[in-house]
Amino acid sequence: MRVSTKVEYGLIALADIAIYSENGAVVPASDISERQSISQKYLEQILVSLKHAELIKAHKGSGGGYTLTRGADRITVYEVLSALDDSILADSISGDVESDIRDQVRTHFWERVDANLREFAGTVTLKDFIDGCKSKGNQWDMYVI
Amino acid sequence: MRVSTKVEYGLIALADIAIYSENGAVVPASDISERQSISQKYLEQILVSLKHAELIKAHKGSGGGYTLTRGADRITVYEVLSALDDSILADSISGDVESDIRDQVRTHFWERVDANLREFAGTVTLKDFIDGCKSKGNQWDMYVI
DNA sequence: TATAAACCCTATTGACATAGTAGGAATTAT
DNA sequence: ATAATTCCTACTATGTCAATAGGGTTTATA
Repeated sequence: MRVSTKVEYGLIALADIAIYSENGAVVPASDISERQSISQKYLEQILVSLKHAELIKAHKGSGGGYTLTRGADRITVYEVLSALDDSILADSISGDVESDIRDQVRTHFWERVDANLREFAGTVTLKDFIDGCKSKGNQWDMYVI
Repeated sequence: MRVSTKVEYGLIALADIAIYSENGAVVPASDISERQSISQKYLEQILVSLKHAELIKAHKGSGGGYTLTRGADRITVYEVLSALDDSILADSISGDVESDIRDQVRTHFWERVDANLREFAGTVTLKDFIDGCKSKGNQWDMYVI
């Protein structure tokens, strides 16, 4: 079991945007790419997905970039997972029911795993990460002008 | 995010062994393979892993097979995950700390995901699956002689 | 209007893990 | 002895993920 780097990069990018847009600025992908050492082209794809999920808003053209659509305390990890990761539930419908045990393990197990993940991930927000950074003694004012 | 078929097959195989050994019999891999439509050779590899994790006991030689080392109510999904799946925690140590946000997302996120998974999976046992099958109205006596 | 800066879309590649195949060695009941 | 079974190792094919690449579209600004 493994969570894709897409999700990790997505969380990092969102946190970056949250922090560097606190003063009302828009945050271009190139800045995130440099600061977080993520391939810019790859990052762009991820940002498009996050935009489709309406977690960020894109500002096109020169001087453009991204901003959050809501406060960081109202963006949950679950939403990020949904936007960037193929859900666990995707497969659970497919496949013939060949044996009762097989069916039971499938539905029973997946349903509970998904419900658990949903509940857990829904309680963690972007703000948790940001607060975590700040409490480590970093001063973002150094970077945010 | 996806759970490997190894884990699914492992759970199915364990449930199968639990049910078909209720009368004291040992359950050979070939039987499980046929009943559950799992490639026998692949299944054998999985069973070896489950044996190393001491969830099942192997009885070699003619007339041999597998039995559980404990009651189905004392084998948790977490143990099966540990035995068959590379843990989420495996990667969390590796990788340079390049930015504070990156580090925060990594540690904060992984730790909580793992703790949550551990807690959840530790509460689900093999017995839950088996009870689920039985309550669906199946009569295992039909098969267990 | 020209230009540059940015977002956006699609296709392709390389690396790697998973799922499965294969052959045979070791063990044991009958 | 023989047949049934577990156990060990190596190999292969397939698919997904991460990343690369190129170019199209939009927009602020001079």
